[in-house]
Amino acid sequence: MTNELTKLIQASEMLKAIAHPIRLAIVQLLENDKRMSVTAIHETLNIEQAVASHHLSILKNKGVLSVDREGKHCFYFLKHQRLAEIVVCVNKCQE
Amino acid sequence: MTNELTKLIQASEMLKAIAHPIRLAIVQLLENDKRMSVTAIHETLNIEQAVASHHLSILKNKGVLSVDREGKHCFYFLKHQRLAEIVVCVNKCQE
DNA sequence: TATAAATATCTATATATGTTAATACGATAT
DNA sequence: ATATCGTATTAACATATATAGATATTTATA
Repeated sequence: MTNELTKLIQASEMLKAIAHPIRLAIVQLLENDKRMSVTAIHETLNIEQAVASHHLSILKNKGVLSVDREGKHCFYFLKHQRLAEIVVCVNKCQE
Repeated sequence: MTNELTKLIQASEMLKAIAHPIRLAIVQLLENDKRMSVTAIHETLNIEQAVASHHLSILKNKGVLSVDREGKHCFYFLKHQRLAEIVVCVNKCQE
């Protein structure tokens, strides 16, 4: 497998992680260096706790988010602030 | 269904369209206002014609690409140049 | 009109992803 | 220690997507 192909696959994996309504909403929520707990996210977005946790773990595994645990709480945040730009960009492209 | 949710779904559909190695490669190929025929694309990327055509139609249907037919040839191009920025952005985010 | 070139579509199979609900785990406080 | 809160995992099922090969459609030209 060529290097170029590997890069394409990795990039598409990351995009695929973001390409979901709930996960897109999560990324938007975490713009500007915000950090939020699972509870805060599931309450803000009005989704089940298990659903939030599930999508957060997908975003974490695909390198979109990172976590810090503080006691009972897990605070998620964007690994690369730049990723929020993707959301802005794709929003501008909707006619 | 709320307006916000509809926007999220549309945005994620567009991202999902791009989130595939071959389709990402196609978008990269069409940066800077380039226009390419199906044949040129499948030869450049070393993929079957049917595969190229298939992915091009996905990108067209999801609003990523447009087509102009000129005689026998169909020339595809980015509907929003801005979309190429997404590729640049996601590439920069790979550690 | 017959043929070739360019592109699109279809079918079938495999694989991946999403959804929901239930349950388990880990940390804290009582 | 046990009850509770916050979070993660699992299982079961439905749906969507990818892949490959064969074939159809459209257009141009001999």
